[in-house]
Amino acid sequence: MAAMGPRHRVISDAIRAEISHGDLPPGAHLPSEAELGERFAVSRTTVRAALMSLANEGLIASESGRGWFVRERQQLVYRPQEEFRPVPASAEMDHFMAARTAEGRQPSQTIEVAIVTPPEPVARRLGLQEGEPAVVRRRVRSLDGEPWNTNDSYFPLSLVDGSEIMTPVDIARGASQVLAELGYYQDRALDEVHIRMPTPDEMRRLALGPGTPVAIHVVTGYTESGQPVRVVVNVLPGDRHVIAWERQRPRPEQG
Amino acid sequence: MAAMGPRHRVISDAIRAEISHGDLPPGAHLPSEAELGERFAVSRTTVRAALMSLANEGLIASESGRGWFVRERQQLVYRPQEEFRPVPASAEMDHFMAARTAEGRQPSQTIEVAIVTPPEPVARRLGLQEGEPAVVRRRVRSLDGEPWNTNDSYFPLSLVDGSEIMTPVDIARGASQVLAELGYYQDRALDEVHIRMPTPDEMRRLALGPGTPVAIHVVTGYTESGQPVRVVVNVLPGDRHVIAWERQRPRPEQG
DNA sequence: GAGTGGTCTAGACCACGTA
DNA sequence: ACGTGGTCTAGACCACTCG
Repeated sequence: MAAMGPRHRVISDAIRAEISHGDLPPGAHLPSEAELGERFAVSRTTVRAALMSLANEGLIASESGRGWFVRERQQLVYRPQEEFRPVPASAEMDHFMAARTAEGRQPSQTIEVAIVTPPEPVARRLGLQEGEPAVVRRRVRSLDGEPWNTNDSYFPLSLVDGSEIMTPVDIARGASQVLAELGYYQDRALDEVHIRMPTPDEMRRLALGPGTPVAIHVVTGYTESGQPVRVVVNVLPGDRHVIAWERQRPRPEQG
Repeated sequence: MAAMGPRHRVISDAIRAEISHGDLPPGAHLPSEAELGERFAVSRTTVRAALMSLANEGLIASESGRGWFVRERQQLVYRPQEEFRPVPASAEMDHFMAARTAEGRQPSQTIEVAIVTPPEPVARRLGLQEGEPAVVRRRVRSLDGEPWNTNDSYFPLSLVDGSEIMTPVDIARGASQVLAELGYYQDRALDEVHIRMPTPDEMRRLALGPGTPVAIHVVTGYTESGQPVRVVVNVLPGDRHVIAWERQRPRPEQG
């Protein structure tokens, strides 16, 4: 016999096993809390502790009045390098939009422009003084009407004031191109990916269920002289994205 | 007045605000559940619902018999490209170990070699037949005695049988070098990063608290002819890693 | 209206850490 | 011994969904 531990643990282990063995496939309706209480001879509170635990692992989710369901995850490939190209693939859409359309999905986005005091991590990356303003272009990208990820681009206000970047519409030739025309060509970039649970704000904005972590992909763009000119913050729900890239022929003499 | 919602929500919002404002700094001891129950005039069950919610966001953690504490997160930079270099930085340590030592930390690792039927995603990437065996070199890397991440390298048994790869000790010149000597030079690689909550197994192996998501960094190495020769699965706890890389001078004429 | 999950209570017993 | 969190119970009322 294996060590049993607390009863809610026994229950969640049993259900998790049913899920991973495929007895409860994605989308399946779980037995009701009352029924599970009878099956395992425990109170409803204990059943709920087990279900909550599985929900926080991202395996199941509840719909009020309907029951508990095994989650289905549908992941799209996210290619970091596509998020930083000087020229977008088409005049009307950026790479995200173009790539998703090619996959037969119906992409859409909302764009919102604001002048803000950026959050501290962004201000630090942009080299802004305390309280110095920045322009943020906030986008929520959706697929078939469901929010998919967010993309917030920050620019120092002093660099882009009055330019096309401050208009809340899609910039056909790309924000990088506008920056270049203003004399700030992005020569290199630093990419960072942070992994954490979403804030309540992010959960609302992206309609995330419990147990859904996010990747925060932060790109800081610099000119050749080393001046930071742009910070892009992408929030990628883990159940909807796989980050992927390719590497060629590593050369031993390097590094 | 803002909409209040359920009481456990009000409590978790209040504590979350105290944490983000710095009134409860990292490491701080929260009031006891009983005390919070008095302060908010609710039962202990409701207090616990609020605390559990914060724990699942990764903000706080409990220590049995001691209380609840605000989590401290210490992140190290993880550079994906370092995980796939033909020659390690030194004879005794791989890149992870060398980089961490340079930072003044005390790295250590356990190595375990086994012949297994790999999990389906690994078998698929290696192009193995159903049930075909592979060699796995399992490593747990620790820093100052705490488990930090895991690194499991899978090789088709048919390629590496009898070679140095099957010895459970550090390979001074690197597994890539051994593969090359066997006639399988890794010419290119596909990198993937998946974001999800850890399995119970991973939680044990890495001593993870609740609300700690992981990044799964999977590297599939190919020879010039396109034959997959290695799959590396890195499990990176989100509270301990930032994935970072740099990009140079994107060229418009490309792709 | 019947069934589902969402919230909340009051109380109990246990295991653990600290003094 | 005492205070802490961990587990569990039995029961209640509510909001939501569906037939």
